[in-house]
Amino acid sequence: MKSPSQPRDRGIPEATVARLPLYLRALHGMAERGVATVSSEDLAVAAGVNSAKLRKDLSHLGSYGTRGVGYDVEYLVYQISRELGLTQDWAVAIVGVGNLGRALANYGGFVSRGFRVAALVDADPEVVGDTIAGLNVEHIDELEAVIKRRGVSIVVLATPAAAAQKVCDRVVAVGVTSILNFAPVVLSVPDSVDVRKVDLSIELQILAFHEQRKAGGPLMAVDSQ
Amino acid sequence: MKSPSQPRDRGIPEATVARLPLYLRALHGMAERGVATVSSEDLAVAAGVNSAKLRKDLSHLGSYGTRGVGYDVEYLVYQISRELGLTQDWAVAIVGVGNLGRALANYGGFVSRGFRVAALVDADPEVVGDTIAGLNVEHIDELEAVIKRRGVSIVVLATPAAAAQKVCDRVVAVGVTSILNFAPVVLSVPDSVDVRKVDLSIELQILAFHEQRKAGGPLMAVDSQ
DNA sequence: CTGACTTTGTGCATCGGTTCACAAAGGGAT
DNA sequence: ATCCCTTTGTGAACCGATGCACAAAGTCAG
Repeated sequence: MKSPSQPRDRGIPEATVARLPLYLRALHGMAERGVATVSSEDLAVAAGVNSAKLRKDLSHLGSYGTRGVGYDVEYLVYQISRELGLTQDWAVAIVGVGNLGRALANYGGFVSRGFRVAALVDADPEVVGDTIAGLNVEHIDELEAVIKRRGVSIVVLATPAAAAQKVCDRVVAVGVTSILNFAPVVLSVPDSVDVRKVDLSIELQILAFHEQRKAGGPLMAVDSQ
Repeated sequence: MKSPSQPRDRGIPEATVARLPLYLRALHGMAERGVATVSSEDLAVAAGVNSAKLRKDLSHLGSYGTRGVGYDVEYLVYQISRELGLTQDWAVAIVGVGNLGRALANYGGFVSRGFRVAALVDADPEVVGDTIAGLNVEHIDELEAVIKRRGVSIVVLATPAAAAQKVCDRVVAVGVTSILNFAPVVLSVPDSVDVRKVDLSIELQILAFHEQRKAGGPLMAVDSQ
């Protein structure tokens, strides 16, 4: 009828991809606590989503559940890890070793799952040569060489805003196609390159918007003229 | 038919709210460069969005453009700032002064627009009493007192995962309703509380997913049958 | 004052994502 | 082996967001 374990759509919705790491984290926690099997309902609660959504998400990977029972935790961890590409090892370079870059270099959460900080790069002669998180900080002139030598495939940009686009262009030129950008600028890149953006200030502004509504909402409707 | 400057929907789509800070940043750049007026097309390019989307977003705030001309930069900055609640000053507390908390405390982008880091709190006696970014680090036991005394309305959680929920419960209990969470856990809060989540590890995992597709994509499509 | 030109604001079709609700599938008890 | 109970996987309705395309509204030149 149908092949048992290979419905591989190869077209997983973006929204689903964004939630898989969430499920994975919840599953890791369960595995550590010795849970062998979990229902969509329980896993959904642990991940903070609706259970129907969870089932639909997982169904995009294949039919890995057992009706009447649930999902095997170990097996699901493996399948999601594989789908996300975490069964291989990713070399990450962090460019910009200011406060944020330093924090990222020391952040345990990176290393924990398939990611390895393989290089630190900065332009400031003051920090070049320093050892941070066990890594030597290299000079920005060496950027291309370092990326090639270490097999870096993901670059984290933690530079000042003014420098980000230039660094971005250079890493794209040597073939990097995945960038995590912390600099508050809109990077322009070819379509083939993925950029994900994390902007702390934007998150705060969104919170402020809602906070304002809660606080003075109905009162403040004082439109001047 | 319609009042000239009060289409205030008081129901701005979430997706729009998330983009307003982006427009605001682009507009600030333009204002600095002395640009007086900007078309939706130009602003859209600067913000990296579609111009129709930009116009629809702005139309939710009111009719602030002039047909045939565009938008007045200064005026639009003011309107967006007001809508986002940035015309007032927000006191932010950072709980957890590890690598990340420290980086956040020193991060200029916070202060730049209406946000003021008003308190740093940690549990580690080693760092309590230290001065970071000009602020004294206070003990976690003082959490509630500090929040009240300093009028904190937004809390940034940069604690270890294990401590996040407990701290969260405490700040919610003293009336905080806006939380920016960096800890890799799903916080459980009442509906009235807004939580935004930033998870660096999740961003990397999403990148890895796409990177894997690009790399082995066409090859790995070994769908049976 | 008129007419050509520019740019906004929005109706409408479309799309992706969410949620409900249920039939199909499997386990376990008797 | 049969029946009941649990839980998955998914069809279908719904909902919000996106983007096209254009009429309405305004500017500016002559």
